[in-house]
Amino acid sequence: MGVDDRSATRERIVAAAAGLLAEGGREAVSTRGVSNAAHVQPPAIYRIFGDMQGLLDAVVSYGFQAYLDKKINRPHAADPVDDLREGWDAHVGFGVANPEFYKLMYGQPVSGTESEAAKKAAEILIGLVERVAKAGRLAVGVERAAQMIHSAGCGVTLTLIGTPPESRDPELSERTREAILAAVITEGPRASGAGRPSAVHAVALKAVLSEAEDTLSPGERHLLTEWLDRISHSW
Amino acid sequence: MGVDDRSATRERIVAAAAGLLAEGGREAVSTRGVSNAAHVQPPAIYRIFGDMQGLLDAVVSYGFQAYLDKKINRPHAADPVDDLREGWDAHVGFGVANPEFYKLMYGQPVSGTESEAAKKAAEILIGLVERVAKAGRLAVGVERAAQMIHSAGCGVTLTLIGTPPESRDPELSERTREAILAAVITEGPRASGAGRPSAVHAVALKAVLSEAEDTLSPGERHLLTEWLDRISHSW
DNA sequence: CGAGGCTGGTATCGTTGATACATGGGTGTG
DNA sequence: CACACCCATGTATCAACGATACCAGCCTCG
Repeated sequence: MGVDDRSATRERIVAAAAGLLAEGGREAVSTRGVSNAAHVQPPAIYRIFGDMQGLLDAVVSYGFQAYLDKKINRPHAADPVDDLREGWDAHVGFGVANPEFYKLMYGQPVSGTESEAAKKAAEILIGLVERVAKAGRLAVGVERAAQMIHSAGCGVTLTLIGTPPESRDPELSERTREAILAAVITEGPRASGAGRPSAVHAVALKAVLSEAEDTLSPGERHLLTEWLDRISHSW
Repeated sequence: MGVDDRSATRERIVAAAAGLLAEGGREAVSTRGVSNAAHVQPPAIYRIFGDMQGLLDAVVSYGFQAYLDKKINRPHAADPVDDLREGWDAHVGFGVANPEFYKLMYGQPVSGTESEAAKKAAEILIGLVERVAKAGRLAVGVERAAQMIHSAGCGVTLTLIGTPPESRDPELSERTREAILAAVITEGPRASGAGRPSAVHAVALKAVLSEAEDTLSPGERHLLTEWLDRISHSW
């Protein structure tokens, strides 16, 4: 009962804070404002969330949840690159639709600190990129490709948020997305138009290396990984 | 005397606030902190800057000034695309070196609002892109290209700021930069590997259209501009 | 049935952004 | 030369903020 009550209170506080954030931005989320909106006492916030930052983290996760669920439960498309495209579009779409949440998540990076929601999103992106790598169509390392995609997508989203809707370039997101994908993805395993074949295969091999658990010892795999990284990074 | 005094006081306040910002982040810039550091009274801040946001804007401009000066006074390279590269690197370099200033400038976009410093930076970028367009090497419209470059550069910078220095991908910036440039720039006026030739020429023509002031009437130029946009956007 | 700890509410602390009010020095006029 | 006016500066203070100490009630367990 106590636990249930607590989690219900927590839910009510987060929902109230999320409402204030969406409506009035970061500065509207104050201890007084939240306690009034959620019909709780100011100290309750600190008991449940530790401090203001804890509440904000929870709010971001809350607002991001629906988006994450959609991303996670989406069935894989035939082409893993299309999955990546859909992931990009979903990301940008969420940011534009929920600018205050987005600015809170990605607008104030603190070196080495990442909100739980951002971590989950990053993991999903890594997963999508890994599927492309396993198909042998990634021209650079998984981590690097994911960071390039995330950086560009994040920048596009913030730019769109900062532009009045009527002034937005409707193709900015798509163009930038394709620019990054073109640099990161090759036509096919054999088509070596972009990316050296050795790099492509090294990346692909690394992505599926975990399947070789019973073939190589941990030490061997570690060394092999280093070599593959060196090959793929050489391009 | 009074004016001089005032501007000197203003300078001292901004410098003190900039020091606090660089050292302790946004939250370190409080009216008390600034007045103590600058040896002025709290109300002086409001008399000079209107409110806290006014002070922060001034601080951002102040911190951005050295960077802007460098960018403006740099001699043009032989290849306008290289100018663009240098501009990108300077932008990212500034952000990584001054993360708190950068987050204040680009991390909290408000639709339709842009700080003076950001406006100046955007103008410089437009200028650089226009030079590329005049050389007939731009595959998309000037505004779109500038927005793509700015978005990606902004995202990369924020990503780097959020990553501990030892974990940063040293090539993230360069790779992303080249990915965007490859999508936006063609090899040469005739090399149509990327971008339809018609689009390339339409963009180049639009960039130099102001030179045709005495050849076309304002109305004619307006209509022609619309057509050129349609052609270049069609790709 | 009583003691102990946990939950929740009240009151309050120090600090923040912002402002009203008084004070003092410089200017212009008689 | 003296007086009055005016503007810039300094003092004191306000409401709201994040955060916390403290007390009262409840449930649990002995």
